[in-house]
Amino acid sequence: MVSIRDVAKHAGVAISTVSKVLHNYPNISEDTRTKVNTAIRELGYIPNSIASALSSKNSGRIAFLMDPKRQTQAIDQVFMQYLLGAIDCAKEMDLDAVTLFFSMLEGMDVAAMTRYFLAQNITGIVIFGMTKSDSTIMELVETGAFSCVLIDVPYTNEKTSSISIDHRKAQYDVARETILDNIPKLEKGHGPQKILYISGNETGYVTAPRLEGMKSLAEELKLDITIENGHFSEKNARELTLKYGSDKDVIVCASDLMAIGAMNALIDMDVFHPVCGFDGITLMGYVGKQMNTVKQDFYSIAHHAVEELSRLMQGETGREILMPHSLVRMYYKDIII
Amino acid sequence: MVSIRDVAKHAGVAISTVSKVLHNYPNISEDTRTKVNTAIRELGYIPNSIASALSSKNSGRIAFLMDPKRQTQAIDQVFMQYLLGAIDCAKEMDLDAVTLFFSMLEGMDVAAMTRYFLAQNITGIVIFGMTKSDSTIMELVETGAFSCVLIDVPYTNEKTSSISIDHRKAQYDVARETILDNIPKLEKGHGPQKILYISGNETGYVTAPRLEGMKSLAEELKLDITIENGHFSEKNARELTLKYGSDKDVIVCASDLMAIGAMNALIDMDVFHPVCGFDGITLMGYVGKQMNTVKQDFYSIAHHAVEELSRLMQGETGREILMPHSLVRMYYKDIII
DNA sequence: CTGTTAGCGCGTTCAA
DNA sequence: TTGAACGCGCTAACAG
Repeated sequence: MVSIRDVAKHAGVAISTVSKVLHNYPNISEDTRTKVNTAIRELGYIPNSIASALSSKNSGRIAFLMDPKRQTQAIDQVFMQYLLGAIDCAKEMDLDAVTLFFSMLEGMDVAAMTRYFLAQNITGIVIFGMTKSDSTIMELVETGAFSCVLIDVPYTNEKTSSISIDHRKAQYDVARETILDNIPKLEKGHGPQKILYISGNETGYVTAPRLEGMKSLAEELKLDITIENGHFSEKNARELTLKYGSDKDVIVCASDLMAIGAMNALIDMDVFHPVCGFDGITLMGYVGKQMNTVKQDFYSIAHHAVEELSRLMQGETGREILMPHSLVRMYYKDIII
Repeated sequence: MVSIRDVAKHAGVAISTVSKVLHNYPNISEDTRTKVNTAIRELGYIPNSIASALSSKNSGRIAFLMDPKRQTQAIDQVFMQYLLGAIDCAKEMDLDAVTLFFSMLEGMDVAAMTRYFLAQNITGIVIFGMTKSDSTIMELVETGAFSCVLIDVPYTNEKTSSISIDHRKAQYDVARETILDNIPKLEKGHGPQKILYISGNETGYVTAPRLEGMKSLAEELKLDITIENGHFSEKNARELTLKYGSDKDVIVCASDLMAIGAMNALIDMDVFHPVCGFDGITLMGYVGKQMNTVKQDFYSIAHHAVEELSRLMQGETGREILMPHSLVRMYYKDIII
C-alpha cells in the first residue's frame, strides 16, 4: 500500500507538504504543488481515510441512520432511493459513510449512543424515517453532539438541519386536483362533495401537516369530510374504505400504500371513486387504475441532505430546507419498464 | 471520549493488558481480566474501531458492493433485504461495514480498485448482483487480494466463497408444480403441454442454471417448449407473452417481474393461463391473480454471506454454499399487510 | 513557503 | 503474567 510517505519521498518533499497539497492549503508554491500532484498520480496514491479519520477531529465520517424494518416491505423502494442518493453524494463529497439501522441502537440511552458514534469517529448523521416514538434518538439530536440532518422531521438547532417537502401544501395540492377533476359530478346537483381522508399514524411527523393541508382544503371547498386513521397500513386503509368509502366521492390517502388498499377495496365493492396517494412509488401502478399522487424525489432529497450535513460539519448553522414536490398521475401502462 | 488508556488507568493495568482482555488473549489472570472488564463496564468504554483498523492488519472492515441502479426500481426490495441481512450480521459479528455501489468503481482497473479498498482498510467484500459484464470486478476477485463472498455467482477460490440457492433445481421445482397443477387439461386429450419460458438476460449468472432446470423438466415431461429471452424486463415479458403466449398452456418466467409482465399481457388478451415467477418479492401480489414462485430469503442469504466472509477473513478457504429455497403461492389477499 | 515533530487510539512485539 | 515502547498513516501546530 502506497502511503503519504512514499509520495513525499517520490516528490522530494516533506510529508506535511503532501498533506497540505491534498487539502488545498494555501502557501504552497505552484511548483511543489505540481510536483506533488504528479507524484500522487504516478504512484496512484489514495489517502487512507482511516488514518485520516483517526488523526483529525473532523473525520468526515458520517452515518446514515434509518429504520427500514418498521416499514412494510413495499416501502423498501423509498429507503433504497434515499440510500442511493445519500451514498452517491457522500462519495462525491469524499465523505466516509456507514449505514446504520435504528435497531442497532435499541436499548441504548443517549450517552451510550454518543459513545457508539464517537467510537467510530462519526461526526455527522443523516436520519431517515424517524417517528415521534424514537425519543432517544431525538434526544441525541438535541444534545448537539453531532451534526444532524433530519428527513421529514421539522426540528432544527445549531447543529441540526431538517429537510423535507412541504407536506401541508403537497397534500392540499393533490387532494385539490383530484377533487376538482371530479367537479362535474358536483355540478349535477350533487351537493357538497363527500371525502374520506385516510390519514397516517400520529407518531409520524408528516401526519399532522398532511392532515392540516387536507383540512384547509376541506374548508375552502366546503367539503363533507370524514377523517380516519389508517396507520400507514394498506390493510387498514382497505378496511376503512370498505366501511366508509362506498358513498364517498373521493378518497384521499396520506400514502401510496394506503391508496392501494383503498383502491382495491373499491374494486372489491365494484364501485369506482377517485383515489389519490402520496409518495409516488412505482408500486402504485399495479392496481391497474389511474390515480394522482404526490411525487417526492427521494434520491434528490437524500442527496441534498448529505450536502447539508457537510455544510453543518464545516460549522454552518442548522436550518430548515424545503424541497419541491410534484403531482403525477400514474397509470398501469406508465410503469411498464 | 473514553479511550483504552482511561480503562487501563481505571483498572490499574497497562494499556496492552486491556487490549489483550478485549481480544481474549490467553495468559491473562482471571483476576486482572475481571478487573479490566469491570473498568470497561464502569466507563462505558467502546473500542475505537478506526484506531483499531489502522493499527492492526486484519481490520475487520468489510464492504457491501452492489448495483441497485442497474435494476428496475421494483427490485429495490431485494437489495434492501440483502442490505438488512448483511448489516445486521455485520453488527452482530462486530464488523465495520460500508455500502458501496458498482457505479463508484466505474472506470477503475483492478489496480485502482485494489488501492481504493486498501485506502479504506477494507479486507473483505460481499458482492450482490454481479453479472458477467462486470469483468473488472471479477478480475479483482480472482486476484485473491481480498476475501470475497459472491451472491449467485458460482466462482470460488482460496479467498472467495459463493453463496446462492440451487437455481437449476428451483426453476425445475416451480415450473413442475405449476405445470402439474395444470395436468387435468393435459388429460383431456390436450396433447403435450405447450410452455413459454421467458428467460433472463444472458449476462446474468443465474440465467443459465434456471434455463437448464427448465430444459430438463421439459425433457422429462415431454413438453413443447418455446424459449424466449425477456432480459429480466417486465416490458419484454409482456411483449413476448402478447406475441407467443396466447396458445400456451403455462408461462414460466425466470423472475417475478417478468411474471407480472406476462400476467398482465394475459389479462389484456383476456385469456388466463398459469404463470410462475421467481424470487418471491411482495410486489407480485398486485397483479391480482395467484401464481407460484420460488421464494428466496434474501435477508438470510446476506446474513450467511457475512458470516462466511468472516470465516474467510480468519484464514479459512473459500467454498460453495447452497441455501434452501421454497415454493410459495401468492395471492392478492396474502400480501395485504 | 517548507520541514520537523508530536500525537490520534490501538495492536503487537519484546523485556521484565 | 504484565508492561513499556514502537508504529499504523495521517493531521496540525510550530519552527525554520
